[in-house]
Amino acid sequence: MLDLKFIRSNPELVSTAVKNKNEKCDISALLELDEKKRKLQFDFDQLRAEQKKVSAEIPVLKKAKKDTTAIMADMKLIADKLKDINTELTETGNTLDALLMTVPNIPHPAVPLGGEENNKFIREWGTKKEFDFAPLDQMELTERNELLDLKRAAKMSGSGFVIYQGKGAELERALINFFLDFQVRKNGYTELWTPYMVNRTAMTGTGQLPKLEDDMYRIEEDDMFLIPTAEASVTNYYADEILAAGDLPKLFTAFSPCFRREAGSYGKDTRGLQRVHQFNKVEMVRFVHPDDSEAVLEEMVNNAEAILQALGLHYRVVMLASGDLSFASSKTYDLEVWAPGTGKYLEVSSISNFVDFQARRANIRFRDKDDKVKFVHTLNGSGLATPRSFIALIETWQNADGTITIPEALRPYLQNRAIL
RNA sequence: GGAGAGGUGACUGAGUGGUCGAAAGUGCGCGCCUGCUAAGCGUGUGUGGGGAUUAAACUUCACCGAGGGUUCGAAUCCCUCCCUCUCCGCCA
Repeated sequence: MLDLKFIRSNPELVSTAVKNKNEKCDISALLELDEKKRKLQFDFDQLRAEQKKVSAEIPVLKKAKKDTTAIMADMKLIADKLKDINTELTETGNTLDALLMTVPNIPHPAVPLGGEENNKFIREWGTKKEFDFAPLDQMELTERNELLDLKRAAKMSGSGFVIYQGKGAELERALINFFLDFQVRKNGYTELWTPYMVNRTAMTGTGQLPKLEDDMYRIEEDDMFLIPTAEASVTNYYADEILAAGDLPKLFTAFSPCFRREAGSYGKDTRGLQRVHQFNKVEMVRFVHPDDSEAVLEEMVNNAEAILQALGLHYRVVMLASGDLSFASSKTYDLEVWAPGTGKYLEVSSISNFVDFQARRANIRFRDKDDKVKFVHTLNGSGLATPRSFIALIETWQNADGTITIPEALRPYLQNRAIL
């Protein structure tokens, strides 16, 4: 969330940001509530101070054998009044908090305005692969090599679920292991295995809630959510903690399946592995000093790029426009990998700087060198998500006979085979 | 699921209705002493909100797992929930 004091002194700036992000929330209503709350708080404090003062005198008077019935009767009135004020104060505070939770993060000044069409091309690596035969797409390749069974997955779970089988399962497992090893051995992250279900507080901390409640799978009975990304469990690792000055930065990587209802996106790029309800992803998360987050974002993009390069996959880097940014992000780069059979660039990684937005919500702080307690900056990004990496890989490395060559980097994970 | 114990500051741990934001110890900061490290002595050391201020000093309120309640007054009593530990049961 944003700092209430910041909103107070920059209401126009915040309102503009809300609009640029295509979000809806009433900043002036929020500020009115804020003022109301402060007024109530002031009244409460005054009255409460008096109550405390008199209450402290009562035992003294009693000890001196003075009659306190009159004073106690007066105090009863004050106590009642305090209760009333407190009720209103609590209600106002709750409403204010709820409203504050719907205010999105402010896009970084470098972020282009507008929707997806205004995403900014940053750079690309490699070129679109040329074939001397007509390349097949993921559907044909997975079918020919019997890598997936979508029909049977649908039987038990519905559309949008996947069964990897045989060599497909091996490839999926190899990718996950390769990604994890890469993050740990080459990029310097510490590996975590975290819960795949988290509670409401955690989901609010990272900013999935309240906005994305309908996009997540919820376990009603326990009010838990299946994580749509490991970000939810990894970022909450330090929730409600104050880290020591020397603790930063912290770099974590975690594998997790990701569960997304994808409500409202039916029929949109849903072929095969393109958009599924459950997929595998290796996530990178960093907790850093506020001074470092801008540079670290670039580093993390490089971390993810290095993996695509190792797999010999052509990709481009784009910076998301304000309207395409997620609720909590201030700046996001997407990595889009080229899938030659499908003929499209597919998003395989989204890397974001949340600055202090998540840290405020999840209450993640550190003690700076000046001894002041401050919010850390959090960043995260996929490194990488498997389904589209899988598509790009098999489409890029396919052979004329329909087989798939395994890129060098991945061979140690597949018994050093050259062909899948 | 059943029975019991417990959740206090960075940590250990006291505190069962009144001046407790909270003893003591550890750790950490600063100073002194001691001419290595150590030990010793002194002193300081929570977070957040409001008010005031150029700023600090200042002042006030909240916070002892969370939320309610009783009371003039709650870390302390009552209720609900959450979490941890031990034992039993059940399932894998």
